[in-house]
Amino acid sequence: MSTLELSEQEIIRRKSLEELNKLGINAYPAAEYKNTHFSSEIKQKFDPEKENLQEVSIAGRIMSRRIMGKASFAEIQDAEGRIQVYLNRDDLCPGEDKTLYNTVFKKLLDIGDIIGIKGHVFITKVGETSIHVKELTILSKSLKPLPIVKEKDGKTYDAFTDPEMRYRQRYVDLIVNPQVKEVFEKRRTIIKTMREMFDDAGYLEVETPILQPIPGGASARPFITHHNALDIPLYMRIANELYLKRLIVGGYDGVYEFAKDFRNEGMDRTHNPEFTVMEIYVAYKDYNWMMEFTETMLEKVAMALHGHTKVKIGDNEVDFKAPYRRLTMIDAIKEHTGIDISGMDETQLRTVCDELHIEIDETFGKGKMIDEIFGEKCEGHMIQPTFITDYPVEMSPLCKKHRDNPDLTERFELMVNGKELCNAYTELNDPIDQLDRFQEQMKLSEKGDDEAMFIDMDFVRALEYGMPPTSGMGIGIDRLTMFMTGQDSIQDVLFFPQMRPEKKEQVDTDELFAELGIPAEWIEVVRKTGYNKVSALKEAKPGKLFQDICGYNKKNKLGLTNPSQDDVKAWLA
RNA sequence: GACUCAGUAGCUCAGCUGGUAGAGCAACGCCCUUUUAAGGCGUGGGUCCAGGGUUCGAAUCCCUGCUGAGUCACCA
Repeated sequence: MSTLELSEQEIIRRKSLEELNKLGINAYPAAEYKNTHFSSEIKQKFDPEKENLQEVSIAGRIMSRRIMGKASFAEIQDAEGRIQVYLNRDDLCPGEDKTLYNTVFKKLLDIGDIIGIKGHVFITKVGETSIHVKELTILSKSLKPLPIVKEKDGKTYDAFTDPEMRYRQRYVDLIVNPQVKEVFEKRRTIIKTMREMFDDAGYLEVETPILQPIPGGASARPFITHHNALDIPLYMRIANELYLKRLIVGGYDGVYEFAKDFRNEGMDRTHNPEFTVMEIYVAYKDYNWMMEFTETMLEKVAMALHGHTKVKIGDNEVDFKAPYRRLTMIDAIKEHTGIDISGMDETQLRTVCDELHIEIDETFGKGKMIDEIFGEKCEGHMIQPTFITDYPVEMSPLCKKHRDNPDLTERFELMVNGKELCNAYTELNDPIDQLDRFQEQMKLSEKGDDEAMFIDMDFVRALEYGMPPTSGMGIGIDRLTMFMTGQDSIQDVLFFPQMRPEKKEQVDTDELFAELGIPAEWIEVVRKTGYNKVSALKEAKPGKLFQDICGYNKKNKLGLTNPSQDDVKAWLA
């Protein structure tokens, strides 16, 4: 990498690295560093009266330095937090040679470097538990300066907030913003709590195909790829439902999977093209049982995270304490619009949509219109956890018809803070009905609905062997994490949210520029004035190039002898 | 996909109705042996996102593009 492409501070750090090497110090040593403690442990356990912790070593990143001549303080950040260390020239360098303190620590180390230290714990005059350093080992030199975030009395100064940089360079975000780590630790607690509950119930955690020949189990546009050896298209799964139900056919009474699903659709605050869903299927149960199971699960998760069931989401306080309100979709619509749509036909529903100013088009069937009314008029009002039950049959092709009403299905969604969190069915296990429903989907597809489901004949065949009555439930883990941790963007609960790739401008090599006859010392200047590619240079006007580079030379006081205008013309010839 | 806002030093941000680019932190040099947003004195650091246009003169005004965020549309 050429120096002109680096910032001043990066050049200085590279020079420091060279200086370290000259002193015989390997800034990237291979050996294990034995740390005896973590920062938080030391802060908790140290007791000055007991005089414990007199031999500790920790390893971590230098996050701040306060140098006062012969003594210095620094903060070291390890996996569990930060602790202050105290360095004293004569304690760190007891002999004549003070290089380690004067040169290595004061001059050649920087914020961001990873070091190991050994020493004893004490409390400073101002009352901060600190480590008095006797040995210092460089474990990794940092060549790029970190953003500097300072804090006093809980107030943060110069916070690293640019969303683009936080998501693209999550590693920096994690180093500098400790709250970010907490969110991901909570995410893990959520998953762990659920997994423990399922395991205790004796359900089997399974893995099913991500590459599927038929993308089934949901209505969504899939990503498509190609398998070379088989020469067939394969789809990234949009759901794993049909595979999990095949396993119920196979004789497992309970199966679940934490699954990455992929949908080739828009991205926004609540949608990422790849996302995590937990789906669980339990034999011999129905959706009433599943509602109880779901509310128990969420209550447990909230307790595990917070020790209570009340969670602040934006301006709302949501209480995850079971049981949750249960409301049929038709009653929900009645409650929020005053209109009773039960028994209405397609024409009547169209009139209702018009009255409510809900936009629809001809391809909409009854089910989709009802869903549209619900989505527009009701969904947003469901702040406290509410089970919405009994969806129209047209929009739930994998769900068993309602035991009391063939126009409805035994389906529920759990609404929280105005958003869908869970989706669950009494599963359709009648193979003849299932094939009919798939064929209905085909008709929708022909009508122009590009999200209608594909027919999966192997799944129908599995049902023909007989699937026990079963209830299944899916829950969006990203969304759950958002709710439970109070984040309002999915990007804040994914380590690496999808971003448009960074475009790095192509830069031609020195050799290609040299071929034009440009002297080596001028190549960087030519690049710096905006001509990164030889092809771009060829189109430049010689007069402008001449002015640009001579001007740059003068402005930056490079002290180069300017070429003649004829020289410059010759380069471009 | 549409609209709105934003992009200036390593980071956070000023920069008015066009007139030589600023601050704090970070960096560099010097001073300082219990500081903590350490302090004091001094110094350096910029393709003002990119490309066009208007103008004697553009970070600033206009157009196009790129990237991000928000709202909507689409979508669970």
